[in-house]
Amino acid sequence: MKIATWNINGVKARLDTTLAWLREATPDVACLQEIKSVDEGFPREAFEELGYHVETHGQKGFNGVAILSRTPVSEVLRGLPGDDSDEQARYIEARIEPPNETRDGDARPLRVGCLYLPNGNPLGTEKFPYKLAWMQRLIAHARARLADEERFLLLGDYNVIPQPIDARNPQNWVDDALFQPESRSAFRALLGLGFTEAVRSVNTDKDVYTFWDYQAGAWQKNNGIRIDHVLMSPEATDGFEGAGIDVHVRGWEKPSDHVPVWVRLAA
DNA sequence: ATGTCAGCCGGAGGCTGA
Repeated sequence: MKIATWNINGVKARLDTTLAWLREATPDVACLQEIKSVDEGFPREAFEELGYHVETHGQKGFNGVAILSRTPVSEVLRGLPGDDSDEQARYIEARIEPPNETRDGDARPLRVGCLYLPNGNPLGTEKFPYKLAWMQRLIAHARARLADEERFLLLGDYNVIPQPIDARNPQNWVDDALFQPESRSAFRALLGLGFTEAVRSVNTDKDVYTFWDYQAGAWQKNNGIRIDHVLMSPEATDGFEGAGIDVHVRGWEKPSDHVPVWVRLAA
């Protein structure tokens, strides 16, 4: 099965683009970030017409995440545990039912965590400590999930450039929250819990990016960064069949500044 | 590292967040 993540930068502004990509890429599960919509305003019927079950965790104006799944989902979790006072809609998780053809077989549960990690800019404001605290909550939650020894994917817009190779011009990012040593260290700590990062496990090339700024001709110059990631638990990695980035989508009309990233797992 | 975009409020365009 194919599971994808995409920061669409607004579901209303990006509805046609998102639907076109779903028709082309036909993921079984799609995790969306920055829907920028409340749950009641999410155009769920448009996705249901394509055969998806829809779960959202939205808020007004900013942030917001959603999971689309061809099969039913259960055990939906909205919000990252660990801070009841956090009002930003940045995490949704669900258990994905196996496809029909394996439902009577030995398919193990698949759980998917869809995240929109705080950007953290500008440095020197409360935004950066919020990012780091959020990452610590994510690490705590991921540790608990890994202890369940299930197939588990943690995917989304991490707003972290893991390594210098993940930016066309790393020197441009040294004063940015996405490339701070603390951000990179927390991402490494998350990986170190036992995850495999899907794209780098199959592609160690340079110039592998998932985001190009709208400004300054970043796309035309391929001045990109790699900040959207798919992390796989050991049990998910056992069935890992491949990963990719739908770079061409950045060249479409009315693009998001991010592009989809996907993995394929044995059903 | 700015040649932009989305959404809010409110009814134009400035502000915020990215």
